[in-house]
Amino acid sequence: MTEDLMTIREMCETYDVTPRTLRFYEAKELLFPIREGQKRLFTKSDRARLKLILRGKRFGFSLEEIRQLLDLYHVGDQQLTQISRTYEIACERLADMESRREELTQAIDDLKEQLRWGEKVIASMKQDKKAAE
Amino acid sequence: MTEDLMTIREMCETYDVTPRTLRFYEAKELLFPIREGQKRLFTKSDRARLKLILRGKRFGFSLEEIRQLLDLYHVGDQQLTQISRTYEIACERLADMESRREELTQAIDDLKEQLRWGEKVIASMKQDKKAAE
DNA sequence: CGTTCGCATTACGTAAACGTCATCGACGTG
DNA sequence: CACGTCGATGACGTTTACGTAATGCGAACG
Repeated sequence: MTEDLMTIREMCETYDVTPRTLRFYEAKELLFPIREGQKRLFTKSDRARLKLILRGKRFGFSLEEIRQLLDLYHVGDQQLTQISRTYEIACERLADMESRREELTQAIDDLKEQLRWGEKVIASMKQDKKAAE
Repeated sequence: MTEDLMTIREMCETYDVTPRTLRFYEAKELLFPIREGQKRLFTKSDRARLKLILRGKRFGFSLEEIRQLLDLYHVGDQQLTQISRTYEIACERLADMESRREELTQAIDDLKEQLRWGEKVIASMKQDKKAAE
């Protein structure tokens, strides 16, 4: 059983990252593995966070931006003003992500069209080649 | 009239980048402004490329990756094998972009749900505050 | 005609996100 | 117990994507 705790090596293999990366994320306060003596033990929460980190990275979010987003997920017992502020940040990020997705959709459509054009070119070149034989 | 040519300054204002950035992109062979004496003059093509560069960046593509994508758009008269290879690369990129969009959609949904939860918390805290007065 | 402006080049600086290397303590094991 | 493996720490290196001077040059302006 996974016993809900994983060593750094297990984490690396599971999520395809290096130990250095995990230690780096801890230093940047993105992960909070518990310590058994010296060693780190990563909890379920850490794994959830890591998944979000890796996902965020693929959209070009910086680690600092990701950290702010992650803070939304732990919340705890803060002040109303604090929570409200966090809420606002999250709303902005959401708007950001939605506009990014639209752009991405646009880019995908552009590229698709370009590819259809490329297919034509390739087809006609093959034709020419055949004709030349 | 724009005369189809823009100075570096005009480019900067239009696309909200610094001169340094434009020169850097030229050095990296992402842009190819023509020269009038010393000065750079950016063509319509440069502007189209710049738009694609800026868009690509927001999705975490590196400048090098973007350069490869841009090469697809100039094509010219190369060999069939070359074009086919380029075509393959573009297909991979497309698949990549589409999977990114799916992930992004997932992330957006997650965040939305989180926000709905946040709204509840805030609402109940306001309630508590009122009750305490 | 000197000076300011815009742009150029050259060169060094920087922040982010790790990689790499050296060294060290804790364990298991043949 | 010598040895190898795993993990920790610290320090320095690296790549990407520009920023920031320092310096120079040609045109325009007062």
